[in-house]
Amino acid sequence: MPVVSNHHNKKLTIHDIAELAGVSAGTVSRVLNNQPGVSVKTREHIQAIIQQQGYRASFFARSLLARQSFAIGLALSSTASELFAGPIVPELVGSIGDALASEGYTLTLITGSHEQRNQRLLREAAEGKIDGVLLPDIRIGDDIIDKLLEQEIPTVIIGHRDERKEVAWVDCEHDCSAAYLTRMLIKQGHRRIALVNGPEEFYACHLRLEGYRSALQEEGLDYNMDLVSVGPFKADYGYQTTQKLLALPRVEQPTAIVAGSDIIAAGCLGAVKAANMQVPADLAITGFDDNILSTFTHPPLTTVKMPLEQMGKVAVNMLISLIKGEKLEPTSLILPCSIIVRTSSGS
Amino acid sequence: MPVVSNHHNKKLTIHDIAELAGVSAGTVSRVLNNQPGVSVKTREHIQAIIQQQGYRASFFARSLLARQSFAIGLALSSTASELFAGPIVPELVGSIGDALASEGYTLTLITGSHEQRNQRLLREAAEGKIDGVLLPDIRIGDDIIDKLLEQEIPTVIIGHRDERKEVAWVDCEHDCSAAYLTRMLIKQGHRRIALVNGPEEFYACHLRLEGYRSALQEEGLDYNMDLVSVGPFKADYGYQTTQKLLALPRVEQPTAIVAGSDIIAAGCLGAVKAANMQVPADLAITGFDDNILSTFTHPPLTTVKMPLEQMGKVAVNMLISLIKGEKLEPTSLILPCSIIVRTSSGS
DNA sequence: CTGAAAGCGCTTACAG
DNA sequence: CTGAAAGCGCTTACAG
Repeated sequence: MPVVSNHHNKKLTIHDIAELAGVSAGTVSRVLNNQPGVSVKTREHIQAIIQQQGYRASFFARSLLARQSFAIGLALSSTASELFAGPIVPELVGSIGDALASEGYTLTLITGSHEQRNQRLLREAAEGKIDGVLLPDIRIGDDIIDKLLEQEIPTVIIGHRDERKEVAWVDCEHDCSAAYLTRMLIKQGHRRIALVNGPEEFYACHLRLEGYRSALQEEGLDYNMDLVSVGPFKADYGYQTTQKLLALPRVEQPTAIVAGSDIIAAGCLGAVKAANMQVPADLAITGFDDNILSTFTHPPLTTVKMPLEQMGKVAVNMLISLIKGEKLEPTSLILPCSIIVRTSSGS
Repeated sequence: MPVVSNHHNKKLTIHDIAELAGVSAGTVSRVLNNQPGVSVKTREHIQAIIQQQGYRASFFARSLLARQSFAIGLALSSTASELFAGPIVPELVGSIGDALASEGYTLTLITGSHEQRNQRLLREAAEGKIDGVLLPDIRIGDDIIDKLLEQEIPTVIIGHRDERKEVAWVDCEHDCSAAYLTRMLIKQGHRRIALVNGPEEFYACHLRLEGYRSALQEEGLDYNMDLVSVGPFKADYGYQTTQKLLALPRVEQPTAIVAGSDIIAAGCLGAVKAANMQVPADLAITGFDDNILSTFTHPPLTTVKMPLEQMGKVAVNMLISLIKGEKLEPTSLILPCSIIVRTSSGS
């Protein structure tokens, strides 16, 4: 017969409470879970003891029975901090954290290189450590989605789109926003507008290109490949690309630039200044992201603010529905961005 | 006799594997944990089946026995995203996530208002969901530290200091950095240097004030309270404070400003520009944080880069030692910052 | 080298 | 209304 003696240990168990209250563990459990079938007197007595002892039921023991972790994984490849330089990740994570907490879920951050991150994600899901996955950092061709789908792990993608009906995602109007900016510039009289776009591996950049093209077409302007470039979300790239554009023969030079991000736009700004030209008089520039720096550049950047907070909330709601086994309808959502007009775009 | 039939269910258990392999669960467990006492042949047979079935031991069942979660909580009050506007949180979280992952630990993000965050932290610890806590967001007088101490939950503070020997923390040289900047300005000939400091509730800001004062004293300059102010990490505050400073009688006006952050410094910059004065010719300015925006202001900001990545790593190592019950020696660490000299500070 | 059994800390039918 | 017992999916002495 094993000697049970928990009296001097720190971690209390339900049996310790039961013993202190002079009842069975089952009764304590019912009180713990606010279940009926316990007399008011017993309930209050047990509650007092729980309170006094500061007892909390072991999460793991509960999860073992519930077969749920009430945790969701947020995957971020370490290059994400670079990618999302600026307020994007903090804002998104904050919103997701709040939404999750209010539903009683916990946020597990899964970071690492692309490979590591995918491996960890799959493992944590297989071990039952996470009930679902949020993917705010997907690039075109990433096979993690297929693997997650295959294992039937509830997943919601943020800021990326997928053709398949069974893939849930929430994104914002990259295309409309880029089209809006382009159209705005055209209406101001610009005829040669360059697009200094972000990396090809982001769907968002494709959409921005699409928006740019559709605005040109709408307004009867030709699409000129020489005015479109693709590169990283870095100031250097913006700087160098702008230098190249300014080296074109006068008649081919753009009079406006739609940049793929505020950081890129800040680089463009620097190149214009270095060429002793003025923004927006000689070259109008727009950014993307509403990065904190966009208010501090000279001139301040006209830019696009994505509805990050809302995207986070919506993604969480979708994911929790999925986890609960509810049918998602619709399986995807596109939210509007805000255009923030400052002086860099001229008037 | 209960009918055990897991054949058509998704989640495999160790018993399913045992049955498939024609062995007992104990033997499968030994293989799973790379324990000796299993013949090579049996081991390989079982491994093949585990592989083929894609079986993973339930994390919760294991944790229940191990009495460890292998997760640590990172507490962030939602105002943190505001506070750490810029690269601080992402960089710190990235570094912490990587360090943790390489030790086999998982990162749980605990967000919410100050109250909520503290409550959640204590609860998750009491439930055994987290083995330790990382606090990168502590203000002076926060009682969460005492509560964590009381519950004997392993804790490491980042970017804040505590007098008590039993509290573990890692911070950087806020004082030395502020002193360095102040001294540098004095050596350039400045005699009236203002300190536009951050909020009082941050220990870091106290330290920066101390550094500023000690540099003045060292160089034989008087400390003038009228040149020192305290306020939020916001551009507006920098702007307005600078306006006030510029409204002082000519002989009392500062010729240099040490700002509490890059955002504040950017505001100062704006006010100087609005007064039709030049930086650094009329007023030299320094920032703090090496925020991305510091390269894009005009002129670019001289600033201080904190060793965030290293701080994150060190904090993780300390915490894991604490969790393992090792004696921490020393219990605190102060790492050096880098001074990044750009043009805003003059020469 | 292998298996049967007890136990981790809970919850939940099932009796009474 | 309450308790005894079985079970969640593992691990770990203890036998053999």
